[in-house]
Amino acid sequence: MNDRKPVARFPRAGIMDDRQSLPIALLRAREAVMSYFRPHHRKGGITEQQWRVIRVLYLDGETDATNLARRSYLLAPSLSRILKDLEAAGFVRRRPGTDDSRQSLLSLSPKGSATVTRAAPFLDGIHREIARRFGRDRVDELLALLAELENALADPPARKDSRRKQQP
Amino acid sequence: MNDRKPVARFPRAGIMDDRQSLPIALLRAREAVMSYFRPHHRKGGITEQQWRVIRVLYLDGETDATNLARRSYLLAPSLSRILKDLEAAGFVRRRPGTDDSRQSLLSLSPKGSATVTRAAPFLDGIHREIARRFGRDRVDELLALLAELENALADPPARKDSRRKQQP
DNA sequence: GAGTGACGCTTAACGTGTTAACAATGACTC
DNA sequence: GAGTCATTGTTAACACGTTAAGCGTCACTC
Repeated sequence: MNDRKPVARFPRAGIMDDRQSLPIALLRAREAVMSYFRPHHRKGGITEQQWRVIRVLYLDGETDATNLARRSYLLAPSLSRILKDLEAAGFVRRRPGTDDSRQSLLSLSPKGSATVTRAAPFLDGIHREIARRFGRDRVDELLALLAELENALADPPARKDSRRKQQP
Repeated sequence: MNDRKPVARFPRAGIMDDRQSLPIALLRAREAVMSYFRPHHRKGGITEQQWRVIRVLYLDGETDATNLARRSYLLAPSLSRILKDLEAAGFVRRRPGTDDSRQSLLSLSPKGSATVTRAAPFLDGIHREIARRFGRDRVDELLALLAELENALADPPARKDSRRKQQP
């Protein structure tokens, strides 16, 4: 029986090692980093994504959902659900848009604001611990490379909104 | 009224810029990379995670669920669901473990194997396209930095299985 | 000012991430 | 060989990622 090949014990052409795959390498690195932050968020009773939302609201002040989604790197459907929970929990307030009644204007409640100021030093400490372990210069080097990668890839494989004000 | 601070328009101590946050920078970079791979997987009718599973089965041959989860960077509950779907779709076969009847031994069906060999050249092409845009040397530099970051962080914030055969 | 299309946001549906709990088997002790 | 504990894998529950579709509003045209 030679039409069965149930086991292939070494890489074939096109199947690369984990260490050479950008998607997997980025996944592993992010998991390694998040394992440092996860316990903190968990202790605070909020999720990583909820933190990203209230963090942006703290930095930007009252803003609409579209900007909030863009700034917190969430898709609109995710943000809708998250805002519903954050409102129910009293972290976020919502009022209808003034000039455009399609919009919702979101802002942080005092409770939400307090959450940010309370968490900030801890998160800062985690960042410092990571920099201490990995080397602050290497962190900067990595951040620069990641930004450049993003720029280098920012365009072609037809994403819905990749051609905004870019085609003459 | 000075006890309200509803709006903070510029960064406060501890709230850093996106570009300096490793979690967000890694998230953005991975999203940039995955936007190149997503269309391919979508066209093939499988998810990114399903691909990771059948890829490992192709490389490792028949193996148990624990090893499969570790090698495909999935948590056990996710893998359980994915295997159920892959079995139903005829990509994967399962038989009970021989020496340990708690285990399931998973292997790729001919259909699953064909999926891997069919997809490999395309995925390889995407990797090459990314290397062309970003620079092959920079890809290698980035992969090395990511691996070092993972090593530098691999230990302390108490993950359930971080102390395996490591403490003398 | 009705028609048409774009925009802001939400809901729906499905799959995955994450934690906790569980059932079944194995390993080990006494 | 009953007791105890670890291991294997699953299910449950909740939140998010992703795509598609829907609803209300805006803008613009004729």
